[in-house]
Amino acid sequence: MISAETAELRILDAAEALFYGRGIQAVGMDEIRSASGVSLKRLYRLFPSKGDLVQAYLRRRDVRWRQKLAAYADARDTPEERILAVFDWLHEWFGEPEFRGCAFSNSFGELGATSSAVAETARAHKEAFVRYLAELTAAAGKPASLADHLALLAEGAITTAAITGSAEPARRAGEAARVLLKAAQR
Amino acid sequence: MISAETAELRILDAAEALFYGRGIQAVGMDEIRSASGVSLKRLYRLFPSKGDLVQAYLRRRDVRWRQKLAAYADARDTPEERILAVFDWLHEWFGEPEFRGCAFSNSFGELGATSSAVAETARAHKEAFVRYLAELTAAAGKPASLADHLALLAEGAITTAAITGSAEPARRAGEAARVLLKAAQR
DNA sequence: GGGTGTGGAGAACGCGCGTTCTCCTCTTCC
DNA sequence: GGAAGAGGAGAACGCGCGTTCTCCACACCC
Repeated sequence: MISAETAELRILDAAEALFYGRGIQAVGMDEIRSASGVSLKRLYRLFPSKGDLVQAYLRRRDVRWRQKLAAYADARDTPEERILAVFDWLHEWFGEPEFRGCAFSNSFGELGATSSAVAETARAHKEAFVRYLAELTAAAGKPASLADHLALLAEGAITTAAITGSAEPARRAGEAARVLLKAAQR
Repeated sequence: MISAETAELRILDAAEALFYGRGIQAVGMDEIRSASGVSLKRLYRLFPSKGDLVQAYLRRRDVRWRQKLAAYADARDTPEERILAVFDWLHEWFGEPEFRGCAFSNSFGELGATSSAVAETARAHKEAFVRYLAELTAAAGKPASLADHLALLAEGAITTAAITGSAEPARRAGEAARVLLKAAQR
């Protein structure tokens, strides 16, 4: 018998792959059961409803996504380089075969009007992202408005990359970010 | 008895309000019947499946959206003003009470992985938008790359406005667009 | 060893939805 | 007036899904 922690991990891994890859409403609980190998009974003990599982999926993805981004960008030497590294990281992400856009924008589009929990989680994710960019721009001695502008570029790149199926938008956004960065008074 | 054209209009109006406002999978055909006042039988004669209705909804919205944008921007006097007017128009759009983000990004997030027709329609919409921006930047004697950068800003503004529920992202995107416009060599 | 309980497999239930069918009404043409 | 057909209302059907329940196997404790 596998431990409760392992079961939870397996469920979340399966849920993330399926929800992100095909959309939340397109995936049934039975499919998560087969993919995770955890029985429905146990699944429902750990996550009392599909909504709870969706929330857990989104929350874990939020944390991991921002951690990966920060780990990548913070490795650069200067504040300016860290800012531009965000767009390099996006380019890597867009190149992953499973890439299908922003999980939060996607679930917001799908369920935001129906579920206030999903809407709130998406809002919190975007807010945390722009907060991180604001840290980077502040460290570079740039105004906070630059962080908003960069966030819009990144957001647009994610959506465009998803819909066009190309990683190029990350490069285009990086070019624009470089211009804005240079133009921003310090 | 109402004419076939009127019935089609009523159906498309109801479908647009419901699909856009609540998401495609969250709206049943019965609801479109009640909202449009057109019987199911007739509905299915005009649109043989829900998928056909979704495609008709998206195609009509694509044309109308771009027409409204162009009508607004083309009224400005100079090429530069027309470019910046795009972001003013976004601000007006974001302020509408029914605004809930980009219908195409939303349906792509919801059904893009399942329905290649929806994915293709979303791609075509985004492509047409960037083509329009390219016309504007070309008329201003700016490079085509500027159009890509502006498109990313606009795209990001739409998503951010939807998720945060604020019209401000249009202003922020307009600020960044002004900087990019000034910096672009003519 | 026998009771007790935990867990797995999957059937069952209830509901909603896309789609089709039935029945009735009204109009139109001879 | 009556036959015929079109159209509307909504019931019916089939299916999928979220959730719960049943039945059985197996481990653990006295």
